[in-house]
Amino acid sequence: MTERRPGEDTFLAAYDPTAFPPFALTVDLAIFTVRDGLLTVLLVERGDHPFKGYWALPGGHVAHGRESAEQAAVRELGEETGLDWTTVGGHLEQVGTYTEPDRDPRIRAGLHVASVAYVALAPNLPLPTAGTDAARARFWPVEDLSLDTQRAAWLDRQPYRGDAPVLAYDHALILSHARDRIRAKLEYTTLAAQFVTEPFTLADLRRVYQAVWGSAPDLANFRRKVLKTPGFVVATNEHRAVASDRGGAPPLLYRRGDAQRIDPPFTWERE
Amino acid sequence: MTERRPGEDTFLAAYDPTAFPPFALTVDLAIFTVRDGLLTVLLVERGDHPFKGYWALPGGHVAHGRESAEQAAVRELGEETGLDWTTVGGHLEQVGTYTEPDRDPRIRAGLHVASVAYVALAPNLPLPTAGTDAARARFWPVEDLSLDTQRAAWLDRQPYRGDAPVLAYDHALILSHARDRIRAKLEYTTLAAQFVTEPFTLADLRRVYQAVWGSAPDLANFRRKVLKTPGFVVATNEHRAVASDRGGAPPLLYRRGDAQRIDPPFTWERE
DNA sequence: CCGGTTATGGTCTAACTGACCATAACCGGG
DNA sequence: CCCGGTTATGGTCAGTTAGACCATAACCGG
Repeated sequence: MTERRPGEDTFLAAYDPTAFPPFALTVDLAIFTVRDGLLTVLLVERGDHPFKGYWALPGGHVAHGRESAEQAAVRELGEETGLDWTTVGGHLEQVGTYTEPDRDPRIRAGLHVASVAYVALAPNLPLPTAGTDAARARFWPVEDLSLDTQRAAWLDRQPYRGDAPVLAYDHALILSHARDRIRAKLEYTTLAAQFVTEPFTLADLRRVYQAVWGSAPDLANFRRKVLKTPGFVVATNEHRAVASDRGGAPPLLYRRGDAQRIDPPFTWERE
Repeated sequence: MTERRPGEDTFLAAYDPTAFPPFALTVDLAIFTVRDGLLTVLLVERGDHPFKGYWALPGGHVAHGRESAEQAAVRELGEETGLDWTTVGGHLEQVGTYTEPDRDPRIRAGLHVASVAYVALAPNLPLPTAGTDAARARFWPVEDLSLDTQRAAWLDRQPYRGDAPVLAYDHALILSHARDRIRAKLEYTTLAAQFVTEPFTLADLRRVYQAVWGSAPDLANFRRKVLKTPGFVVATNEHRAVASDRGGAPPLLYRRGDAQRIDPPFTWERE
């Protein structure tokens, strides 16, 4: 998109880029992974103002004129997880953009901060080493954050409510949107396979639904649906050795297929 | 979100808002309506650089510190259509944010422009009077814009290809995403009812699917599904008078129900 | 009254879901 | 080496739904 249009060069030569008050553009990341059967999200503890001492979604500023928000998200993803996201091949998707003037207190210093939120997910991410600009980082089970009541907790002006963190900025809202997006997409896409390491069993895959939704379809019916959806999973010819304390028949192992959508979508009874 | 956090006041007093290079934040609107059985979108012809003489999605700058992108979208919607959107009650939804540095040529003058795209839809919008900052405005059938090949047309540096406009900026991309969003939502939400004026017939409602998708379910099966989805439509006890040149039985009239989702979703054969 | 047109309800079959069962395969322990 | 516990896997069966299609009713203008 770098081609000139007739008359644009003279226009640009006289253009004053300070004619509009400046915005700051940041990205925020909701990085999900499943650990011990629970949906967890990476949070970092802020070392600086604003919201010093609060936990927040990782993120940072978009480099002006040099990258898009998505490129910034990939860059931050690498900095926060220590992984090259392009080689990890995990899922990355824009959730939405948050622009309320008072969502960042720096509006009182004249800075209007807009943030583009992304959701990323990958299997078995390593425990993060402290990020470049974050004091601490860890994965929190999403259900422990009680996102629905964070607004009330916010008003207490305390960074914790009991053991659970009160998220900085509007990150509780962003995170609830990100989780809702993931939930919805499990129903009609093959996204669940992005949460498990290859090779995986169908029970592993079903546990993703259990973690994200709190319930999952009947195992036998789940298998039937997954196996008859072309390209959802591809069978290997190997079985996983069964752990000595588990018992049971050794399950067949699968890999991710190339299908993107489940049509018709998954439906099952949620309690 | 205006409460102070401990220590923030001293931080803000010393904060330099010019520490980061400035972005501009705009909104772009894809305003859809169905006219004569075709999905159409409102475009405006730009009167100024950049892209003077090109057709573009309506939009404008977010007022710094005084409004959110969504509020700016509602404001622009009023300016472009002459309607108070809060009273119209039409659907408005964020599609995504576009931040490629070179999506706006003003990057060459040092201005990085990020744009939040929204999709709006309403029935039977009046033909627009010329907007405040647009030379001309009209609804274009989306299929005439051949969005898939706009990229090639873009390189010709001409504002038209045949009779069809070549859209400014990355608006062809935005528009294709907006259309895809609408298409997808027709399947699992009751959004189609937002496209018809009340009261409407089930054939009217089916014509929305025909316009947006190019095909629609069998009429009898369509009726069965709509009527057994609780809250999709509510029947009145009146029938529409049949036009003198049409013939046929007078159809029963319906109004929008309060249901939001169609579960399980609509599916039908597309050619 | 008639042919054309639309609305509306119905039938029939194939496919799918949810619930559930049976068996096989593997474990460690008696 | 059999046994109960556990998991994997394939199957059954009834109820529901979608797709294709038909029949009839209701209205038009001629």
